[in-house]
Amino acid sequence: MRKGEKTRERILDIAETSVLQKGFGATSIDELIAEAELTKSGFFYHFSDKNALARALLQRHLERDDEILDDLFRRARELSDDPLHALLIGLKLFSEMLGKLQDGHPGCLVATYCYHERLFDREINELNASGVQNWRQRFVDIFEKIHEKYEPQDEVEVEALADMISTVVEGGIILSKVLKDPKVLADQVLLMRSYVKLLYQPKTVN
Amino acid sequence: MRKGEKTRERILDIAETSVLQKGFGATSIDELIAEAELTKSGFFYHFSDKNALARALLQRHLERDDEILDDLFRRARELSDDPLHALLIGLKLFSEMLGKLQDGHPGCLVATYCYHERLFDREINELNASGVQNWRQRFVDIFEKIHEKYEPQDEVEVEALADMISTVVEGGIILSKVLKDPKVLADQVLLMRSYVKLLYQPKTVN
DNA sequence: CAAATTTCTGTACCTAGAGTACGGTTTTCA
DNA sequence: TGAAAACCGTACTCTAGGTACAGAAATTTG
Repeated sequence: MRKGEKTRERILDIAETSVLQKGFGATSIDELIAEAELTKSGFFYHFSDKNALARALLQRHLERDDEILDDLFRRARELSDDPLHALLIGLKLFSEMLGKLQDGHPGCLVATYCYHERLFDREINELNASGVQNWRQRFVDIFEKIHEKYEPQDEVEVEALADMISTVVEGGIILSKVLKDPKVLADQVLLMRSYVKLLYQPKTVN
Repeated sequence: MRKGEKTRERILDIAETSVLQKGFGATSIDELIAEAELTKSGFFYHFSDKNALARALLQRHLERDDEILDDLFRRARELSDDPLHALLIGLKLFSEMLGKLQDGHPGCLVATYCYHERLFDREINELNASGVQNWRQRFVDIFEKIHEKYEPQDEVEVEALADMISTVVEGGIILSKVLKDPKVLADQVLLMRSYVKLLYQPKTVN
């Protein structure tokens, strides 16, 4: 039972890299099993078909992503009781983490899958949407706590504000990947942070 | 010479839709020629191979995109001589345009191609990067003019600021597509606009 | 209108990869 | 040690990318 898990993870690792670099349609099973040193029968023992692989890939990706964000913003809350300051610290930590990635961010499966929607069944597309809604809820919770203490300098919906973090990360990953410059992504998160700062900063005398 | 162009455009139209919905690897030539009512020989008369199709697709996409942005911000400049106000108007127009798209934004080839990099030759990847740098230059020009008249409320690099527009659009497209909600993209552009507003707003008494 | 050019069609063929089926073998673990 | 888990080998089907080439039909141009 344990060895099977190991092989399964190895396949998923190789598949994730390939999918992020070539797209799902161009990721061949033959190539995966060659790199995983496995036979085709071995592959189909773990995944009934390519769709099952896609589902497992996304599930694992969303779980890991959740863990990273949990950990990050938990650490941020430990550094400040104030919800606004905690978010600002969290975004700073996030930016630093992204900037430190050698070879840049490998990419996000949610983004790839959204550009493959006609390839997957409804279940996978719904899983993908639930991932985005999960991000939204996470940040809505944070912004609602901030709104209890601070008044925004502009009319904004909390949901749009929450989505902006996901937006900036997804968009930043794309720009960083295309330009082959990890700094772009880190800078974009800092700009998002700058917006949050200005938005909740009390008006001051010039 | 004119009929060939028409067929070529028809192929590109069908291919673009397919690539944005299923990815490049899963877009089959057989399917394209079936929908375009053409034979395989006819396809290869226009494109030497799939890579040539990819290149033509991206070229056309970038040209069209450029025209749309040229037109949009030209109209915005006609409505205000002030560079800041012109940008704010342009972003408003942009948001409205994106919100009006029935069925939502079809997607951006730059984003898709970035998640297919290993599939394409260097030329295509460089073309993709030049597209992003083109956007950067466009908005850097705008922000530099703004900086001549206004002082930002936070330390920001013009390049990062310029990139933020592309970032928000690319990220917004993804969230909108995944959630099947065109409003998300329009709202994200408005939030970007809100940031620009706050960033250059002179400090006022509370 | 006729010639030249462009724009395709038809056929035949090669190769790789997705996926199925299934019997057998080895490895792992309780 | 024995059952279950984790594979291997083989053989086959089908779809798709891509090549090659001969020629037909449509279109444009002189």
